[in-house]
Amino acid sequence: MLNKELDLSSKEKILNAARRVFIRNGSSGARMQEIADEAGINKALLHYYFKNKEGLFELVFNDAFSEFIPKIHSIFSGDGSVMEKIERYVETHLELLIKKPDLPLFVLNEMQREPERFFSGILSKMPGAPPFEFFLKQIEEEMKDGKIRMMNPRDLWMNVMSMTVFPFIGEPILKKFLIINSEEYRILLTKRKESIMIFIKQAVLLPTPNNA
Amino acid sequence: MLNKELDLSSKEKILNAARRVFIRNGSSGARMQEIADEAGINKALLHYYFKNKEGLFELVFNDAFSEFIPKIHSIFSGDGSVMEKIERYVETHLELLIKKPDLPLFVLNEMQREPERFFSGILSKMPGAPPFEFFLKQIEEEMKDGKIRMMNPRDLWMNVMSMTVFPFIGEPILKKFLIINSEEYRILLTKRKESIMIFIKQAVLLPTPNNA
DNA sequence: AATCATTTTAACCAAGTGGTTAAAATTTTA
DNA sequence: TAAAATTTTAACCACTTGGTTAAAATGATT
Repeated sequence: MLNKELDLSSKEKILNAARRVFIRNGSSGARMQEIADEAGINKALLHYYFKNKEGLFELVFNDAFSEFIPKIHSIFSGDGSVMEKIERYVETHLELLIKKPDLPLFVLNEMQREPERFFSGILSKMPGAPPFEFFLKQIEEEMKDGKIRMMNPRDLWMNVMSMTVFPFIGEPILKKFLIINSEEYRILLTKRKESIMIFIKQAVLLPTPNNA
Repeated sequence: MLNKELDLSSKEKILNAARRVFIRNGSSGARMQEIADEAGINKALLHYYFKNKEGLFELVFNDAFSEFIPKIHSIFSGDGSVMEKIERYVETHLELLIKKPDLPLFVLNEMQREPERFFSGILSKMPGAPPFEFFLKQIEEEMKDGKIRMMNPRDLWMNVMSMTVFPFIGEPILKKFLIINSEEYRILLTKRKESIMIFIKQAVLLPTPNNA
């Protein structure tokens, strides 16, 4: 248990501990005893509040999206140009990832292990129809209008999401390749938004024609 | 056991089965019985050839790099411009990933879980000193020479690796976002090399000054 | 036919797993 | 202080885990 959690309710302490242990060891590797230890309580109390490991996992897993999904939805169904939406996405996701850097590996793991569970959970949290189709069409239109370079819109999104998320998954190998320590890596991540946006704009933005 | 493995030796059948099961379930989730079943043999024979789960895992894990590491090393320590090296890296890595799409999630998982094991294994396979420092300096020089745009060389590499690897890790979420099925996703991946290279060149390549 | 390596069968073990329970102890609330 | 909610202790269970073993069966080599 972390010091700052001393005054939390046992329920919250358990949930926080469970998240850490699940992320650290995966769903199979996580031990109920370890969660109890990490929460600073005992195994009996664990079952006093939560019925079993599966249920606990479900809560932790869905909680990972409770903050993220609504924000994403509002960004892509709202107003704004393609580049503005991309910028707001990169900013929003990076902010979350810097706070919880262990999340994506954990999520992508369980997502690949049991995709159906994920999508039944994630879709129920969506306030309406997914706004991705609308966004893909918006990209195509801006291409026709000559605002951004012609390319497969799906490749564009792949690149955006890859550059945003991967640094939080591949930290060990990237640190090795870039020959930097954890502190330097952290600094790199804080400057990541600007770096990504410049890269993307350079790659896809066309100069606005001068109609003056 | 897969049909085409019928005539392999038991040792090989076990190793192949172990790789699949380890990738599917993670190191904790993998069961010796499941490996035996998948290999089409029994648990006793498993211990006849391999001493324990840990040893089996070590073999499978290190095997994942035996093909990759030497190629990477030769690319980045060899001749060629920055862009040529990037192109050869993207090509090489994509080729491997398309053959073994489950590998990166598995590897990055265990890498984050036990980084020291990974690097003690990976470094021993390196034919010499890692060529990454040389490559980073080469990037800086080409920037000074005005061949490629000024930016943090580490951000450049982060972007290259992210765009190459992430699509194989985030397939479930990307398929959802891009509103395509597995078949369409596979096709997207086969065209990925060109897409990535155009994107990168557009982002960082400066026009060669005409000295004629 | 005899020898050797390979493979199977079918047990077994100690240790750990998730899960449960009853009772007592403690803290909070009324 | 009495009642209620929370937490601990300590035991227990059925089941699965990785790992081992002895014996028989099978196959290949000579």
